[in-house]
Order: sequence, then C-alpha cells, then structure tokens
Amino acid sequence: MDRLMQSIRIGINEKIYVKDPESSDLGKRIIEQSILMIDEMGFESFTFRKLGEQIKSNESSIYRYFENKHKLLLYLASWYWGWLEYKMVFATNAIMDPAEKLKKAIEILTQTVKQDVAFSHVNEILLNKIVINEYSKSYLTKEVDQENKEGYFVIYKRLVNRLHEMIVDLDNEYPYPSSLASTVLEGSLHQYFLREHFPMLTDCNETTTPTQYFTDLVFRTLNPNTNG
Amino acid sequence: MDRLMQSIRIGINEKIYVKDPESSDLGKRIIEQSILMIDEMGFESFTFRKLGEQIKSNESSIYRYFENKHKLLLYLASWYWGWLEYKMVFATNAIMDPAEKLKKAIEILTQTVKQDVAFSHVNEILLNKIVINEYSKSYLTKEVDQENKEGYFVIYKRLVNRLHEMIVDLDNEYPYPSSLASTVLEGSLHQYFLREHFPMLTDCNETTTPTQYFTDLVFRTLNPNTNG
DNA sequence: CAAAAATAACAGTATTACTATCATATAATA
DNA sequence: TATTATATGATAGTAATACTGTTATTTTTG
Repeated sequence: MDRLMQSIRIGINEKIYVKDPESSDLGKRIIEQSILMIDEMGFESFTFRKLGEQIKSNESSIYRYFENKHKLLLYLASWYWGWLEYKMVFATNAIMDPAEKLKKAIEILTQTVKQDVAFSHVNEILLNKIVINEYSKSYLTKEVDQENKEGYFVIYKRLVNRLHEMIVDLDNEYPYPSSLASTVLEGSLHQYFLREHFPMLTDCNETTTPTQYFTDLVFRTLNPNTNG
Repeated sequence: MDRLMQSIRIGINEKIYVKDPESSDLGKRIIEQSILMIDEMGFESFTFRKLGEQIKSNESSIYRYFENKHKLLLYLASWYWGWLEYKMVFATNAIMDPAEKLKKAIEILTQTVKQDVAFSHVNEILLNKIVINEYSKSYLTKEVDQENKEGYFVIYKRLVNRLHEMIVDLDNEYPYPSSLASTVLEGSLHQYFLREHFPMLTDCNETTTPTQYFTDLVFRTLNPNTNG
C-alpha cells in the first residue's frame, strides 16, 4: 500500500461529527487516543471526561467534535469499513476471473489486520479489535432506523453490496447472495471474537483462520456459472 | 408441547441471580415486566427504577433479585437459550437419520418464535426479539472471560455444541463443525435483525426465511458420510 | 401468636452525560 | 500592526443513573 495512500482520505458522512476531526490537531488526537482508550477499557467505561484528561484537553472541547461517544463509535467504525473497502477494491480491481476475485475479496475482508503506515494517527490493529468488540453496539439500538436513514451506515452497506455483487458474478443462480455476503462480514468478526473468548465454539485458532473457514464455506456453497 | 411442559423449569446458573426470581411472585413480575420494558424501550434506556415504578415495587427490592441489569439480561438470555435447547432436543431426539436430525435442529433454532403457553409469565415472542437486539451486548464486554469462567454462558455453549455434534454425525470430515454451528446460531439472529432494519443486506423477507437460507447453506456445505 | 423473612419507603452518593458561561490563546485579515 | 474571529480551556451546574444503606411495614412460617 505504501506512499500512494498517504493522501487518501476516508470520506465519512458529515452528519456523524460536529466538526471534522481530520481538520485539526486536537481532532486527530481525539481519534488517536480514543482508539487506544476504547481498546483498553472497553466502550462502556470510556467517557469524554476520561478522554479529555488523557489528551490534556477539555471535555467540552471534545463535544465540539462529537455529540456523544456513540457518534464517535460510528465515526471510528465508518473509518474502519472505508479503509477496508479501499483495500479490497484496490486488491481485487485488476482481477478478471470471478472466482479469483471473490477469493481475494474474502481474504482481505476476513484476514487479521496489520498496521497500515498510511494513516499515522489511526492504529488499524486496535481499530480492528474495537470493531470486533464494539461494532454491534453501534447498530443494536432503538435509533438504528433513524440513523440508517441519515446515512450513518452507508460505507458498511456498500461493502456488503460489493461482496454481494462478486458472489452474483460467480454464481448468478445462488438464491441468497446478500445473506451470504452479510454472513461473511459479520461472521468474520464473530469468529475472531470466539477465538479469543470462546475457543470451544470455533475451529479458528493459531493454525486455522477465519479466512480459511469462510473461503471454504463460500466456495462449497457456490456453483460457478458455466456460461463463460 | 402443551401440558407436558407445564412443570419443566429452565435450570439457570445460580450465580446469575441473587435470589431466584422463580421463587416468588415479585420475582416473576420482575421477569415478566422487564421483558415487556426492554423490548419496548431497549436495553440502554431500561432501568431498575423504571421497572420498579412499572411493577409498583421498589427499586431496592429488585436489587435483591439481580445485582444489576446486565445480570438480568444474562438471566433472560440463559432462559431463552435453555428453552430453545429444550425444544430442539425434544424435536430431534427421536430422529435417527443424521441429515433429517440436523435439518430439524436448524429449523427449530432459526425459525420465528411462536408463543409457548407452557411458561405463563415469559413472553417468548418478545424474548426472542430481545435476544435478537440485545444478546450480543451480554458478551461484548470486558468482563466476558470472568463471567464465562463463572458459567454464565453454559447453556448457549451447550446448544452450539449440540449442533456441532449433529454436523459431525452427518459429515465427520468437514473441517469446521464448531464454526459452522456458531455461525448458524449467531447468523440467524443477525439475519432477523437485518430483515428488520437493513433489508438490502439480506435475502430474508416475508417469503424467504433465515431457516431456508441456513438449511441450504449447511446442506450445500456438508458431504454426508458414506460409511452408513 | 411470635419470630423471621420479604418488601417498601426513603435518603444518600459517586459518576455520567451532558449544557452553559466566560476567559484566553491563536490565527486570519484589514 | 491592530482588530477580530475562531478554537480551545477552565469552571460550574443539572438531571439522570446505578447503585448502597437504613428503617418501617407487611407477609410468611414454625
């Protein structure tokens, strides 16, 4: 990925934030340190007051960037999915063969995250851990329909849709391409969680990866089109 | 199911509660009304104070049954999984053919819940909705390992394991039976959620059910044993 | 009927999730 | 360079939450 991505920015719905955290030093510190703190203490224990102390800024200053910590989580999640989407599109763009293309996409979407030097103030490894542990909480709310309407989940939906399209390209007779796509994305987070906390409920471990499991699952399930 | 189950009790880990809510009228009202309220207002807005008002009892009296609302959620979830487990074992017990048995199990575990007259103070339809919308929050916490050690998730784990065994019985060469089992259970909740809030991300709707999707997925994936 | 147990009523505390006001530092511009 | 926006910091305040504690009253049980 290297230098090429230095100037790439993840485009996030402007309604999620009050002031763009990318637009100032304080904003970047909010993002950087909130990632460290949410990973460390979990989303429920994390507060703007504590974040203020950590970055030696003021609680009320943080509120000028995000209405509340829920919106901050939506921001971090959108950033993460946007970043993954970029990596996936980049990696699969040149592949013509539908099977190879889908295989690569699943690989990118389900593999363990490695640090990406392109975005200095975002720790992608920790962000991936946060998404595994906290993403569900961002949509399992009473406000989900309203927030969905306002476009807070567009990036994630677009990503599922891209996978959906690749599935259809490989097998246009498979009746559940959307469900399979959402299962891979959500299920991947879940398998990582189980590996960490409920190893009896998964076959994923040091030697077997969620990528192997889902690649196998998808390719057992689909029957490639025969009409060239 | 009918009368036979009138006397069946779901055995829940005693550490989850301070005092068994099944042991008194107040306890049963706590369960009954908390299900209605959590469904109605969502888990974050639900408080013991509000529950106290609703059941015309005292906040501090509720604390004599459950340490906090997190424990109450663990209780409700355990009850739900225990109930489902019972239904599944009951329905599959007599089936000898591994394929038929697994098919029936997936059907029970992923189908829409209908009211069960056997447990008068528990509304299973609402409880199912609560599990869809809130169950993840019960384990996506920093305390999950400690609570797992204390056995708060045994029923769920046992259920996944039962499904795992049925998968192995049908295809003992399939390399990911645990992951497939956990994917079916967790994925089913997720597909129901998507159907309700993100219909673009699923193929499940009025005519297509999560049961059809997962039955198809599992049977495309497995290759039945040939050695009788 | 007495004693024990359960429940209710009420008060109190630390923390959370904000909102509001005002002071000060920094940057933009006239 | 002086003026003036704008961003940030410091401080205070509020309603609600998530409890704990004490005492009074009711209910159950032996």
